[in-house]
Amino acid sequence: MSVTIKQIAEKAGVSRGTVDRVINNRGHVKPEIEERIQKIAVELGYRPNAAGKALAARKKSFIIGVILCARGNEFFDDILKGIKGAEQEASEFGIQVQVMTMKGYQVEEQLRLMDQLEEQIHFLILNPINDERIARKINDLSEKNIPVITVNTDIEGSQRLCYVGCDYLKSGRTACGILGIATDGKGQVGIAAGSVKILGHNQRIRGFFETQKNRFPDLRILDIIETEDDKETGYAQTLAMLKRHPSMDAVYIAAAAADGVCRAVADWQRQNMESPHPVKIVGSDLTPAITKLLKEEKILGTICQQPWTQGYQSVTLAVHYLVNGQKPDRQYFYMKNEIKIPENL
Amino acid sequence: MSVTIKQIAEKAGVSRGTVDRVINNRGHVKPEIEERIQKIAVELGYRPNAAGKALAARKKSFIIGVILCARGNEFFDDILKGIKGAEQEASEFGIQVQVMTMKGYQVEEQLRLMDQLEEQIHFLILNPINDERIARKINDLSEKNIPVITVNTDIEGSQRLCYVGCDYLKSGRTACGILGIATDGKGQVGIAAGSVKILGHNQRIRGFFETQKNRFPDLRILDIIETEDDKETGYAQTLAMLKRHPSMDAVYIAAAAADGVCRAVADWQRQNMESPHPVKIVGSDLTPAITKLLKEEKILGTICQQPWTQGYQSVTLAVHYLVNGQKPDRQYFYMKNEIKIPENL
DNA sequence: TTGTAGGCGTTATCAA
DNA sequence: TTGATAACGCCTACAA
Repeated sequence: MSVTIKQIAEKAGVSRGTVDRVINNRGHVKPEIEERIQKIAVELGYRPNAAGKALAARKKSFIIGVILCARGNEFFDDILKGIKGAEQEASEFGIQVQVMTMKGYQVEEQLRLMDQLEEQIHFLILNPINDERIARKINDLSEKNIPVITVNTDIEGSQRLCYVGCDYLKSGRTACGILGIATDGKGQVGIAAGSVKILGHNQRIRGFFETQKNRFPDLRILDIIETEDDKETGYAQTLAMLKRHPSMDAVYIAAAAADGVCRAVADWQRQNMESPHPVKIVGSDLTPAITKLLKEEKILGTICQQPWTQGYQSVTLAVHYLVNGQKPDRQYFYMKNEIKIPENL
Repeated sequence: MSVTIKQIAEKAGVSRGTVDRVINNRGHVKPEIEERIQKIAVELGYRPNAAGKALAARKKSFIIGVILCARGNEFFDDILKGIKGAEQEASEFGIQVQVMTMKGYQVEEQLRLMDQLEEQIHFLILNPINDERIARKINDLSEKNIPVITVNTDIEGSQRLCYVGCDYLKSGRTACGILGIATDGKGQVGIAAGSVKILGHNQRIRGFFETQKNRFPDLRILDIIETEDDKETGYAQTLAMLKRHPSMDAVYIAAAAADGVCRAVADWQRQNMESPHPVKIVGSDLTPAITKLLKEEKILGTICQQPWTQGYQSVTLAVHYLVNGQKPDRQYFYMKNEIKIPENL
C-alpha cells in the first residue's frame, strides 16, 4: 500500500500540516525539521495521491481559457473534441474550461479576446498567430501569473510554458518518405503549400527537402505553389503548375484545400491526352474532406497529427499545473505523425 | 460546478446514504423515493466524482492478476511498460497489480499459473493460448466472480469480458496497402507467417488477401511460408521460397523472425546475379530488431499495434470494473494499426 | 427502510 | 513555527 502524509507525520513525530508544508515547499518550517521530514519522505518513497489532491483542489475553482482560430476550419473539430474530453476530467478538480474561437488570423481580434479573458482566467491555452504583439501579450499575461501554453502552432520569442502540437518538420519528412516509396524514389514532385509564410507549412517543406536530399536523391521537386488554403486558388495554381511541368507525377499537399488540388489533377489528367500518366498525391491531416478523397483513392495517403490529443493534452497539462503547481517537464510536446491509408483509417 | 450526492440529497430531502443506495442500485429504498431521487439525479446531470470514488475505494484493496506469454519475447516489453504505467494509477485506488510471465505456449503451464493466482486475485488479465481447456478455466473463474479480460490475443468460446489488442485483419490489410503502393500494385509477393495455426497470423494473411483482391488485382501472392517465429527457420524457409519464385520482389512478414527473413533476402540478392532486383519488405510490430532494420532501410515499413496502450488499457478497464462495478461497454478494444517508416519513428 | 458518523489523502484556515 | 480541525465527494458499518 502506498505511503501517505499521515504515515510520514507519525514517523517524524509532527502533524500532517507540517509535512504538507515541507512536501509542497510552503516555508514556515524549522530547517532541521524540514530536513528530517524530507529524508523520511524519500526513504518511504512518498508519492502524492492524485485523488486526494483532486478532492482538496475543488475548493479553489480555477478557470482555464482557450483561444483557437477554429471558426470555419473543420480541422479544429478534433482538437475541440479533445478539449471536451479533458473538460470532464478537469471538472473533477473543480476546474472549468472556457473556449473561445475566432475566424481567420487577425492579430487585433486575438488580442481583443486575450484582453477579454484576462480578467476571468487562471491559465490560457492559445493557438497563437505568429506576431510580435501576441508574443508580448503572452509575456504580459505570464507576469500577471496567467501562464500560457501554445497549441497546434508555436510562436517565437515568448515565454509560453510549452508547445503542444505537430512536429511539422517530421511531418514533411514523412510525406517525402511515403512519396519516395510510392515512386520508387524517382518521383517528379510538386508541392502545394497554404502559404510559405505560415511557419508550419514552411517547416513541412523543409522536412520534405531534407528527406529528399538524404534518402531519395533521384526524386525531384519541380515546383512549389501556394493555395492560400482556398479551394479555388488551389485549383488554379495546381493546374498552372501541372501545365508548367507535364512530367509531374506526384504532389504533396502541405496544407488544406486538398479538394481543389485533387480536382485540378483529375481535370489535367483528362485533358492531357498525349502523355497520360497517374499523379500520386499525399495530403496532410484527416478532415472529412480528406477522408473522402482517401476512400475514393484520389489520394494515396495522408500524414496526420493527432489533433484530439493536442486538445486533450494541453488541457491536462494546464490542470496539472493548477493543481500541483508543477510546470511541464519539457518545452515541446510533439504529436506522432500518423500515416493513414484507406486500409488503416 | 458539478453536482454531488450531497446536493441531490438536499434537494430530495433525504440523507446522502439513501441517495448513494439509489445511485448504486444497492436496494433497500422505498420505490417511490427511489424514483424521485433518480429523477433529480438525471435532472441535475449527476456524474459521479472519480476522485471521491478513488479515495473511498482504497479501503477495499483489490488485486489484479496478469498472465503474459512474454518471457523471451521482446515484443511484450512495451505491453509490460503500459501495465506499469497503469499500475501507478491503480495504486491510487488501493489496487495492486501482480504480473506473471511464462515462456512459450504450453497450455499446462498457463493453467497452472491461473490456478495459482486464483486464490489471491479479484480480476485476471490474460494473454490466452487458444485452447479449449483455457476457455473452460476462464469460464470457471468468471463464475467464481473473477472476471477475465484477454489481451493481445483473443480466445474463442469463453466468457471473457472483452478483448484488448490488435485488429489482425486490419493489420494484414494495411500491410497489403503499403506493398501495393510500393509496387505500383504489381508486386510479386511472398508471405512469411509465424505459423498459420496462430489465429492472429492467420487473420493477417486473410486481411492481406482481402485487400489484394479488392484493391490490387494485379498484385500476386506467390507463396506463404512459416518461420515458427524462429530466426534460422525463417532464414531457410525464406531462401527456399525465393529460389522457388525468382520473380518475387516483395515480402510481407506477418510474424516475428524478421532478422532471418531479411538476411535471406540479402543473401539471395547477392547470389542471384543473373536477374538482380530489389525486394521490398514490410514487417509487423516495432521491436528493437525491427527498428534497426528500418533505420538500415532493409525493410520499407512496419505495421504496429500500440502494445503500450494494450497494457495500459487492459489494466484501466479492470480498475474501472473493480471500482465502479461497471463492465466494459463493448467486447472489442482494437488498437490502431500504425504505419511506421524511418521518417516517423 | 432510513439516517448518522467516520474515514479515505490532501489542503486551508485558524488558533496556539 | 507548529498543531488541530474541517472540508472536498463517496462509501460503509452501525444505529435508529
